[in-house]
Amino acid sequence: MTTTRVKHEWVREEILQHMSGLAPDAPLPQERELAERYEVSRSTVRQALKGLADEGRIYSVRGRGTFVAAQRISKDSRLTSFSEDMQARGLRPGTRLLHVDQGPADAEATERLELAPGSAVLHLERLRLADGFPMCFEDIRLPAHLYPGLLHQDLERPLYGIFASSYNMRIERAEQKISAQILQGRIADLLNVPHGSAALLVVRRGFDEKGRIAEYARSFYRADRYDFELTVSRSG
Amino acid sequence: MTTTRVKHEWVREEILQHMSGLAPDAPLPQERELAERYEVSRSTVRQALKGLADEGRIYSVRGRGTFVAAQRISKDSRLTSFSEDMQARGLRPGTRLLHVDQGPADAEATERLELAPGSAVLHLERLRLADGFPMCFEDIRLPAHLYPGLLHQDLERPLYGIFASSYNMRIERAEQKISAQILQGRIADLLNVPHGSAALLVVRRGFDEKGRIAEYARSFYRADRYDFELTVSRSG
DNA sequence: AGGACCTTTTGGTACGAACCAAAAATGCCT
DNA sequence: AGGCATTTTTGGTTCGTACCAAAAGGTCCT
Repeated sequence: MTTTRVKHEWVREEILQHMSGLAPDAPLPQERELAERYEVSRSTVRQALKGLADEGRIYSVRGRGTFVAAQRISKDSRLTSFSEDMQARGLRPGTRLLHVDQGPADAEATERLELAPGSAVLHLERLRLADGFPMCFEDIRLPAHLYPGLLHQDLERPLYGIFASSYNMRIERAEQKISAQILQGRIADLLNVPHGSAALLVVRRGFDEKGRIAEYARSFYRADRYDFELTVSRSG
Repeated sequence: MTTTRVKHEWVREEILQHMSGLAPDAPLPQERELAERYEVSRSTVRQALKGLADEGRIYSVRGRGTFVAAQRISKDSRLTSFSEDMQARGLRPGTRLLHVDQGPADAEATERLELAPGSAVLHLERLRLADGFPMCFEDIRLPAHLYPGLLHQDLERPLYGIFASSYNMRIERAEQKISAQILQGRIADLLNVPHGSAALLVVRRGFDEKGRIAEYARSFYRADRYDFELTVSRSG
């Protein structure tokens, strides 16, 4: 049993490994057999399968069995960082820090971050690169009290990594609003596209495990280089 | 015990009711007490709590307890039709049928619908309206063999309704690719926007419960009137 | 053949017991 | 009072059993 400390995680990985050699809709061994094979109880197997089903990697039909899901495209809509997203697309992520400061919240930040008027807000602007070329312009607002001393960190490193390691802050959930925009002026120049080009604008509010607002970000993606893929289902 | 057939769903609803009078971060009774109160096993309570935690309505800390999360939007990304979508936004949906024909699949349809070259494909173009004004231009390709006689139906009615009632076809899952585009020419005119305006382009492949490709559609939404909202989470 | 009925397979629900691990509360010693 | 060790509380993991419910397959009668 490798490095994982809990059995259901280990079983999960064993099943994933087993699945890698299987075609979509191929049946997995039945639960009672998996339990015997891995020498765990059926409950533990079911715990592992539940997790995989939640992620859309397998599906179960009562009376028939459990099958590997078609997995057509990028899983279902899971929260991913820019870095993870680019790596999944086979691109090397990069960051250029453009601007950073701290000041009192303006009207928009007050509303989006649900802070008291005048609360300290951190403001970052970053250009995100894919294989060295501009992909996305980010405008980020953070409640300063959650990230004391953030300005002295290396802000060209992945933000979510800094959040986790220095502030024990993990963004668990996000509301995203996706719209289309015409790029003009500074942002068009930064992204190195002609004025009047199209961009995907993703406005995101991130929440930690307690439901606190941990981030408000607007990201302008070059429409010629980026699209947003997700699979949706009717029931869940 | 009300109408729900399984206990953990009933317990879930009891807990939700109990939570409705609680402030964010207020502690729930401990698991063993809930089990006693509702006269179920602790496992059943945990199953109910797991579901609520997955949805971000509560969070648990080992050694401390379980607490109600600050709840925001519960709208997860469900598969919705244009009509449902508009109704959710308080707009009256409408349809203008622009074009319909049937012919052999071109290269793109062959690939996206995964058909044999030359298979019969239905082609629809529709303008979707919100409160009578253009919102979206749809270009739809369907495998003709799944919808015999579709051309004789009233194609200004909701398509998913026709699919369900006449062909027993329910689209259960869809892959969507969202990107941004500049509108020019005919589509700009149809949507009644200046050439060079931005649009959200949603390319969707719909699958039925057996995983068959049931639809391939490209929808151009006016960027000034439409955006795409979803909440994503990290684990489940 | 074809349909009604039973049996088997397989995932879903529920129980209760035992133990683990993190956090908090208690108590003791100085 | 302050600090350290111990106990208690509380969610997390694992086990094994029993039974339910949907699907599939087989059986038997007509």
